[in-house]
Formats: sequence, C-alpha cells, structure tokens
Amino acid sequence: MNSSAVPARTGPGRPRLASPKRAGSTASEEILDAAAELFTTRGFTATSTRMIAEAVGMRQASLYHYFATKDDMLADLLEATVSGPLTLARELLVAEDPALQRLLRLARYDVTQLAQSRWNLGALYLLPELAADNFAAFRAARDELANAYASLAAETLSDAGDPRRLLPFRLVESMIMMRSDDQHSNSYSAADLTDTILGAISAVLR
Amino acid sequence: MNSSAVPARTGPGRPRLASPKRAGSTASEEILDAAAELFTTRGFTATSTRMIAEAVGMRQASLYHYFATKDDMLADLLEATVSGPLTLARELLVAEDPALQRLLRLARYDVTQLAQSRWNLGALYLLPELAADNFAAFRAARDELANAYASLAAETLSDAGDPRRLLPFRLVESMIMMRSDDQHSNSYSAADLTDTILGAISAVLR
DNA sequence: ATTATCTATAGATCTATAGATAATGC
DNA sequence: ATTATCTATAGATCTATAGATAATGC
Repeated sequence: MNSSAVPARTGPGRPRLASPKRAGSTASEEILDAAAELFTTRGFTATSTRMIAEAVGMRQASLYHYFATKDDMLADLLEATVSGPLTLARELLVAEDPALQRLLRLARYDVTQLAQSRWNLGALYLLPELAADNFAAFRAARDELANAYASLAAETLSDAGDPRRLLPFRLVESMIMMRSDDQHSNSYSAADLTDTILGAISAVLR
Repeated sequence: MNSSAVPARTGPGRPRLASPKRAGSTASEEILDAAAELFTTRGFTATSTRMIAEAVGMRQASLYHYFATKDDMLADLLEATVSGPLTLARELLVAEDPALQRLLRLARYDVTQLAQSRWNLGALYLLPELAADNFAAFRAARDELANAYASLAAETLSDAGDPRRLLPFRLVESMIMMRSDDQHSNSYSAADLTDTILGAISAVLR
C-alpha cells in the first residue's frame, strides 16, 4: 500500500502528482481502463475528460499527450472489442470444417469475451454518437463481423436468403444486454449463459 | 405551406415566434417528438435542451414550462415504450391459453411496436445514464416485463430453472439492434423479421 | 386572472491548446 | 534533447431560474 504522492513508475518526463491507480502497464492503458469504466457506468458524453484524468491520477490536460480527442479513446476501446472476433472470423470463413461447427466456434469465442471482458463495452455499440467519422473503422469492423456470422449461418440453411441467418449475431449480442441488466440473469454463471446462447443458435438454424 | 412566423395553434398564452414544426397535438407531444428524434440520432447527453427547443420551434427556456428537467423528457419517452407491452403482459400472465401461445402473443405485440415506432427508443435502454433515480419507474417496468417473459417461457419448459427462459425477451429486443444497424437487415421487411423472431422463440423453447 | 410563451442571465461546466517544468538519456 | 507531465486559460457551451409579455377567458 503506497500512499505517498511519489509515482511508482519511473522514466523520463515530469513525475505525476498522484501515484498510479489503474490497471495497465503504460499510460495509454491506464487511461483506456479508466475511460472504459466511466463510459460504461456513467455514459460517454456524460463522462468528462477531467473525470477520466482524475480516475487515472493525472491532470486533465495530460490525457492529450496520448489521445488527440475524447472520441479517440472510445474508438480505441471499441476497436479492441471487435479485433479479436474479426480475426477469428476471417480464418473461419476460409476453413474446411462444417459451417455450423465454424459458426459455433466463432460464437463461443465472441460470447465468452463479451461475458468476461473487464468492462461491458458492448453496451456502447448502440450509441448514436458512433455515427461520427471518428468511428468509421469500428463500424466497418463490426459490419464485417456481422457479415461473417450471416455467411456462416447461411451456409447451414438450405435457402441462403433465409432471414434466420441474421439471428446468430443477435443471439451473441444478447450477452451484452444480459450483462447490462443482470438483475435476473445473475442467477446463472457466464458459462451457463454461453452454453444457452450456443444451444439457441443451433436450435434456431435447425 | 405556412411560412409566416404566425403560429397556427391558437389559445391562451403568448404566441410562439415560429410556426409548429412537429408531430403532436399538444406542446408536450411536440417536445417529446423532437426529443425522441434527437436522443436517438445524436445521443441523450449530446443533445442540448437548446437543440430540442429549436427542433420544436420554441425558445429553450419554454421547455421548462412542461418538463422540470431534461431527464424527465427521457423518462416519459421510455415509460411510454414499456407501458403497452407491460399492460398486455399482466393480462396474459393470468389468462388461460397455453403458455407458448400467450408468450408469442406478447412477443408479437412487443416486436411490432419496436419495429414500427416512430423512433427507435429501444436503442436507449442500455444507456448508463438510466441508473439515475429519475428512471427508477422505467427500470421497474422493464424489469417486470422481462419477468413476465421469463415466467411464460418457464411454463413451457419442463425445468423452470432452465436458463433458456431468458432468451425470448432477448430475442424480442434483438429487433432494436437490427433496427439500429439496419445496413443488412434492411433487405427484410419488418413483418419478415417479426415472424423470424417469433419462430426463433418457438425453436429455442422446443 | 390564467396561461404559454419570451428575454436575459447566473453559475457551472467542458474540450482542447499554449507554454512551463522536471524527469531521464545521450 | 527528449519526454511526460504540469499550470493556466480561452472560448464555447449547457441547464435551469427569474421575471416580463402577449395572448385568451371570465
């Protein structure tokens, strides 16, 4: 327990006034961890850069050494949530196993990450603020991911235009809503809910 | 096309500078219509009371004749989205028909409303801002609705603790995500998507 | 007299920039 | 010299309140 004002981290640059308070081995990571908590618990626009800085233990202006705008922090956080699933999806799209098997592998990876990530960043996917240019890369990535789900699902259906091909992606995302609400769902473990969602994907495409 | 500054509506009170621009037969309704559009397209905190007033054609301060706070506008909008489904759910919980039939009736009503309402207010259900006291009534209503879905679904399952009982509510809500994203889903009509969701509910509980 | 609006504004923000300062590293 | 921080602040908001004004209704 280091309660002095002396920062633990050493290296070039003027020292911080406060000691580190955040997960992360670099200043950028500390900032993103604080931003993720505040964005998911108080809202994006409702979180000021001052609050983020305070949660990190630095001054508000110092954030701008790492991020040009507040939007950039959110963009980085969101892109990190889709990059893993998207990489896996690209691999699975060209793999040889049966489509349902590939779809379920992708879904399991994705749902598990949504359930276990440190902050429920998926809750920010519906923000109208994401229509801004700053988030175009994220939107494109999430789109590509949705399309990968739809392609894999379509392969399991006799009619490729069957609208059920849209459901697996939505069932995966339902983990976000369950986690947001978790008043009732908290009687189930993340593993149970994951299996339930995977079972539902199979049942729906059958 | 009345381009003069003379307001169309007549009655007591100082006239507005601008003529009416909004759906709604009362000032409160005009304000809520403008707020709903702006909250869903730009975000709640990112929408200022000035923008709302401008969209209505009145001055910012005049909003406060009808709503004590900006939060109250959102609370009213959200409560309106759950009151219909909740009323139906209460009736169906004590009705005599088979549980699956009652569940599907509720789901159809709810999904149809989510698909066809003038603004996609469901996209605001995940806002962290809703944790505030102002929204307690909405949260309670949505909770009760989620519980009604879970009860009806549990009746159709041999094991009442089966986690699948959580899925119908989430499948219904997936209409919100589809509508938000609708890049791909817009190749399907609302009616097709509604039927697809109802089919998925049946398939998942089978 | 009552109502619905208006004008004006207090007080509290908020984001981003400019420029100083205190470390390390060469 | 380079880097990471700091202090200070400009300029632009934003919400909510106070009090004036212009209608209708009695």
